[in-house]
Amino acid sequence: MTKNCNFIEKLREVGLRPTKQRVKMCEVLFNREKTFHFTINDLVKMISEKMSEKISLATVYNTVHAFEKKGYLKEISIDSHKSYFDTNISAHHHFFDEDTHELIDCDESDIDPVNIKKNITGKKIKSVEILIKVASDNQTQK
Amino acid sequence: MTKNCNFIEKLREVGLRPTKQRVKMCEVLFNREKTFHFTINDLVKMISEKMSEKISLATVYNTVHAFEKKGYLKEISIDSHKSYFDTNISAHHHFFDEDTHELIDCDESDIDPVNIKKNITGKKIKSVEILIKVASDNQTQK
DNA sequence: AACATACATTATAATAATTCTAAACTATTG
DNA sequence: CAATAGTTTAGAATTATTATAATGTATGTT
Repeated sequence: MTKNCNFIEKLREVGLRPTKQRVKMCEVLFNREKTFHFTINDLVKMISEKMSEKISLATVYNTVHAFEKKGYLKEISIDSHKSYFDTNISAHHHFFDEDTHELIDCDESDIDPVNIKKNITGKKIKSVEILIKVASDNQTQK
Repeated sequence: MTKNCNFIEKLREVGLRPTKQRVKMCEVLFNREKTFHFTINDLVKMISEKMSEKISLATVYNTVHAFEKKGYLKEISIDSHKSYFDTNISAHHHFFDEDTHELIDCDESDIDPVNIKKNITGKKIKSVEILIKVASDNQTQK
């Protein structure tokens, strides 16, 4: 697998040693065409399925957060009960399907740029995020 | 206090019995000019200060969620660690000050309406929320 | 290749936020 | 004012996350 070399490089860039747990994590996270949204729990399950050995929760938390800090993952907050992470780190917005609890990326072309006319004195805008909650018609709003 | 009568009515509308704990909660929540943002913890503290008797955490959680369900409060998700609630239940957006952890309402006039060109088949848009994170210039992005 | 060392992993304990439970209490209705 | 249906409460249970400390491992040096 030439892919693994990329992952090892990536880990090095981030300042993490390429251990087998971390390389496996990278495979799950970054070895895909499409953007990938997940919770820590999802991730632990997926890694466990892909690996004969066990991976500890703590390792997953630590490594995910290390990636987040360095900008390889983005956290998306939908409600107070769930942290979603996103492998698409460009500035973009989301749909959240309340029926399936699925997160869907918006393309840049899906939403016109937001025009903010107010600013807080002495403060800089760090990010602008739009979350569009959707549900099937018969569903009541949360 | 004529105000308390309103709160008793309000509680009745929501289908809750107007007990003294709940009336006190209403005073803290709704007896103000300006929008009010709070976490459950903030709220418990504020109520305790206003009341000689203790109020239990469980009661605050239950009542806040009852109000939320009925649309008298709105939950705002900033990060996975904190639930903020908002007494301003109209559709509106927020600034979040990463330095002070303060939530600030946007007026309707502060942000142009969002134009969404994509839609998810079979799904209806339930809400559109913009969160603008700000911090002082020397602060690094979270 | 073996070593030393710094960094990782792990299971488990600790913490924090929230929800559940069951017993005691209270507003409401008749 | 008594019966009852709904409330409050303290504390236990649960869940997500973080910290800890002992053990294990990747890495650069030799």
